[in-house]
Amino acid sequence: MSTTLREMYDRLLAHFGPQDWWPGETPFEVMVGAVLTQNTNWTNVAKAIDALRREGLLEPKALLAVPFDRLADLIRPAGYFRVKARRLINLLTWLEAEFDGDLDAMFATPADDLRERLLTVNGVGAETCDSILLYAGGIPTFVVDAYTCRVVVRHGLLLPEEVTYDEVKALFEETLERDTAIFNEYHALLVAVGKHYCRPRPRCLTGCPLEAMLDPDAEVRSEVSA
DNA sequence: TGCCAGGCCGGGT
DNA sequence: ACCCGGCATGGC
Repeated sequence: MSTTLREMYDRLLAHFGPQDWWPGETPFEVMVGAVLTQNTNWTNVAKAIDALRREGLLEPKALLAVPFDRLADLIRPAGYFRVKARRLINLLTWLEAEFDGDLDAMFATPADDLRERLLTVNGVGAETCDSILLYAGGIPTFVVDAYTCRVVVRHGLLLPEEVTYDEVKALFEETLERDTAIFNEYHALLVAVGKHYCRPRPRCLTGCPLEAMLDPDAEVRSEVSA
């Protein structure tokens, strides 16, 4: 079973090819995207980021200077726009206070310490935090999302009752080599397979590269939980 | 048309 | 310690 995650990775990579994540030209843009994409389709997020780019606001001090109402309006297409405007301001205020708005200084902080401190920001939960660390900072920490949990349960790697963020994260981090490139690609591949074959309702398996690895019992159990 | 999307928080048990 | 409602737009 310890080889299962590696086999899944190989199959996914062979089927989908490299995903080339995360879309974003700078670490700051990636960090902003991490907040905007919370429970939201990326195509909507891209519209919001484009609007910020047009206004020249994709750098910390410039974005922090934008009033709440205007920021909310600019990111409207990303949905939850008032919530996300507040969360972005929380994050930027923290970045300014702790690191003078300097992302390089932020990522120079030891990873465990940085993760803990990022999680204190209201609006930055575990997945958003890890996405920032991995995709903006190149720090080898595994990102878990709803797709990851579904895949893990449907393959019988964890029981539904133990599928918490930290449990799933630990499974990957303790099984795989701690490597930024692998963690980056693996999360992206899980999203790819999830979008096509592991959505909540359609449950289409035809052509799924992981179909042969499915645990039938887990398939039933996952209907109850995830 | 309803369902879904790369979550997270706050308040109530 | 869980459980649940709220948050909101756009695509299929």
